[in-house]
Amino acid sequence: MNSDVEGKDGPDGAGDLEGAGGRPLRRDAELNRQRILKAADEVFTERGLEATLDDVARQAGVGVGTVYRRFPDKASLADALFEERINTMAGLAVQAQEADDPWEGLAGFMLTAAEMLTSDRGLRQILMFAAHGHDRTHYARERMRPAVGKLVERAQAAGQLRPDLSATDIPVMEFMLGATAEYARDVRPDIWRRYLTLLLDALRPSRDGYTPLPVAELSPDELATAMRTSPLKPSGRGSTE
Amino acid sequence: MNSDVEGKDGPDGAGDLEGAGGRPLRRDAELNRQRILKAADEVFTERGLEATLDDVARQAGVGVGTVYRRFPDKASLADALFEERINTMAGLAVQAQEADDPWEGLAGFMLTAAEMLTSDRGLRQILMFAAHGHDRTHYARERMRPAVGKLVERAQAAGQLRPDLSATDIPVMEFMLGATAEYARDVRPDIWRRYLTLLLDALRPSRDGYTPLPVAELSPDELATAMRTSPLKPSGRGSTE
Amino acid sequence: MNSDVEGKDGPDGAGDLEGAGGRPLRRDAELNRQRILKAADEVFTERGLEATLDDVARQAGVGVGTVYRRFPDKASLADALFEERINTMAGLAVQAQEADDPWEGLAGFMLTAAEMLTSDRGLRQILMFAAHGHDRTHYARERMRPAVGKLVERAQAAGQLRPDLSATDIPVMEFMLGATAEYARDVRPDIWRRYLTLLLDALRPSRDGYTPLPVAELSPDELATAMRTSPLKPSGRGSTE
Amino acid sequence: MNSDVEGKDGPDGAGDLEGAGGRPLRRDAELNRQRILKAADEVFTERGLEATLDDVARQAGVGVGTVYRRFPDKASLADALFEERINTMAGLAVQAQEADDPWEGLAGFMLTAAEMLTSDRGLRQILMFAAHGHDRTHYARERMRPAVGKLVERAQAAGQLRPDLSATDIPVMEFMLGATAEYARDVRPDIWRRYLTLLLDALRPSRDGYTPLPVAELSPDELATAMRTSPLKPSGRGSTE
DNA sequence: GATGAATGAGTATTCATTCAT
DNA sequence: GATGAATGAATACTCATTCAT
Repeated sequence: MNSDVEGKDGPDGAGDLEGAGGRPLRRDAELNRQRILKAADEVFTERGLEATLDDVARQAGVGVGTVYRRFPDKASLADALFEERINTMAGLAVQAQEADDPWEGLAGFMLTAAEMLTSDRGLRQILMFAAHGHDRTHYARERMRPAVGKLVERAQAAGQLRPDLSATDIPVMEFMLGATAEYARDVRPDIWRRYLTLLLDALRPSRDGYTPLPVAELSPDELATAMRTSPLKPSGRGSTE
Repeated sequence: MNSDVEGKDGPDGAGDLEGAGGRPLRRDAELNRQRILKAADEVFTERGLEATLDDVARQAGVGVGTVYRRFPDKASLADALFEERINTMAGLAVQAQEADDPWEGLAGFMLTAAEMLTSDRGLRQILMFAAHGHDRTHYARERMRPAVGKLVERAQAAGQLRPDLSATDIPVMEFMLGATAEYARDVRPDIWRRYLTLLLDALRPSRDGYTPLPVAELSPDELATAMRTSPLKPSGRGSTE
Repeated sequence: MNSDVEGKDGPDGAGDLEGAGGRPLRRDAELNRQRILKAADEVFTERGLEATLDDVARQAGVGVGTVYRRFPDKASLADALFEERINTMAGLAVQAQEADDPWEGLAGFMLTAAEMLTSDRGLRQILMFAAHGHDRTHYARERMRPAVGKLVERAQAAGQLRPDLSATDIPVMEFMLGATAEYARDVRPDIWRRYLTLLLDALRPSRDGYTPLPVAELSPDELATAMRTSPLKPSGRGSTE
Repeated sequence: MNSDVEGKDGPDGAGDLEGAGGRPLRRDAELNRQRILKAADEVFTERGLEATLDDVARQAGVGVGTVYRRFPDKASLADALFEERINTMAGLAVQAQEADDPWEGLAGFMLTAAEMLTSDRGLRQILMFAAHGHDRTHYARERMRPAVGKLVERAQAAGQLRPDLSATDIPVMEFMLGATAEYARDVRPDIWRRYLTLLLDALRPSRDGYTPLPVAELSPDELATAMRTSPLKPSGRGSTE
């Protein structure tokens, strides 16, 4: 599940943490970081974001203090997880470009991404709630964008995708599916597939023409800022607000 | 926004006093009830369901105890609000049946319903989170269902709607739009219109045929049970879980 | 009063540090634990179990959170106190076995136990109200039982105690004395001595024979379960019941 | 159960309320008073003193306000109930004087009184907790005392009762039984019978002589003041304290 | 007189975050 | 660096008592 994490660091294999000052984080420190991310993944996946950082720490086999040393606060941890997944998704988008059929590439990506998204409660909640706009997610988003953009353009060029669709529409639709999955999680966890199919039908080019889309797509920036208020601080425990 | 409140009293149009003796006392109590609902509406709309009942009480200008006298707990207050809106929506669905063009009836309803839904943060969150299955919402849901069912059937009979669509798909799609609106509330509160258009395109009958929908629609019961765990108690203060 | 606290750590006499590695950290934590127990003792003794955990915390000079870190809830704190005392009592019962005269052993134990019980309002209330059956008290009770049993048997074997008396009658009688002390605490805190004497007279074997006791004694299990509903939650704040 | 209430008013059949100013409480007012007492009896018997005054009012079929018009606060209501029972008990004590055998008279009274006491959770709790020293209970206590005194003296004169027993010991022993019944209510509600038997054995005169009772009996005044702090205000809701 | 609506201080408990060891 | 003990503000909900109608 985290297999793509390593790959994201890019050229320098030393890890992207503290790229500035130098010290690339001691071996065991980085190990702890991974341990925590893995634990957070497991705990959040099972119980959602409501899970306590103490729980995460326990699962990771470290003290809470250690978690705080690596991640300034709970939201940052969620963000880091989010970043990881976006990276994975970005990878999927890149891979999808290799599909022979452009439409299959796009549709396949949307399906795989949705499967990933909907199978992880924590991720769904992060998507739906978590505070973003943090710097750390920026890089990941930036990597995602062009890959998806290419999938879209390619399909449009091939006449397989309605031309008024924009690259930023894709993540929004993924979000819609994630929300639906969260909504129906106890009754019909897979009902989102129904709506993915529906949406894909809507994306098809049509001899009948298209209803003009009434508002412009989200700009990449807008997409990035879409969520601001985090339910991670619903009770405002730490903040003076 | 609260125009349908009166209607909830049921069959007798006598208003909100107990039909029986008509004791004068009820007057101020009902007034307060309205005041509380209004306050809850305002507070939830602005700050979401995280808002405290103390906040609601303050906004309403009454003591917390009074809020609790009218609504056994926070969820019930949310439910009451929800019920009100569903009633309004049910009314819209009934009205929409009178449209000359079946498709216009359905599409118009979806638009109006979405406008209502997306203009009220509290409602959106209730939709997305609130615990249901409570008795009070049952009547409202029941009234909604057949009206929407008729809109769907009529449009399908007229060959204006893909035949594999089910009545329960409508509220789910509304939910998707609501979630999207919540998601983008600070950036582009109206972006949901883009996706409504997309979805409506997907609903059109097509010479090209339809991709078979991969999973069955939600049954009315499933739809009603869709949300079980309420994030109204996200911190689990009262429950031992 | 807390002299037996050390004893509760069980078999290993090493003291209160985790027997394993002996991490230095534990030190202050255990210190605080003692501080809290002492504070609880004082506060409960003075104001009874109605006292708030906030009060206990204040008296201990720690935050409420700390109290909750050590004791999951109010009942547990009461239990811990209770356990301590039962341990002490168990010790007394063991000691009493060494008395030369079996009757003196039993009577002496009953006196000492009652003195201990009646001198501490918190303990009296715990006895009278606190929820038990918790694991922590089990060990203590188990240790108490056989010691008292031996006192009883020995006195009966010596013909100094009416033969129809059972070991479980002892704690019940102690409870009666505790209740009486609580009852008369402000008027005549020592009036219980009068009734202890009376009861002891009733326990004496008699040439006149005994009135058959009309109902069977409590079984050890029944004794342990005697109190189920704890007035620790008299207002039912946390429980839905 | 309340059949003795009427009898207690003594010479003037008008009722003892407002004996001073005159107005003996309007017929319906007195009716309400009785209704409330009956309701309190039922509710407290079943659920104990924790029951709400709202519950009592509902059971009585009146508004809370009415309850407060008749009884200044919750404690007063409990007291009134207590008074009633003491009156009944006083009646029992009077009746018991007519027994042919003096011992039977006393023992029978103790049994009947205990049965009454232990069959009513509310009464037990009032006995164990309720605030007394209120004026209203004084008369009842005064009436009780001589009747019990006579039972005791008669039995002592007949050589059937240990001579060092005092009249005030009787209610204390009753209290002990009541406390025991409360203690074991869920396990063995009748276990108190065992200890009543034991106590009665202790009261018997003995050829062996008696252990001198170590402290003097409670004086009637002390008995009356025995309980001062009421758990009726454990949470101090209304009081500023 | 009666009603029941309103009040709000009070309680147990949780958990993000800090900091001494 | 790591640990986990300490902190305390914050929350939902209750109920004795008052008072306008």
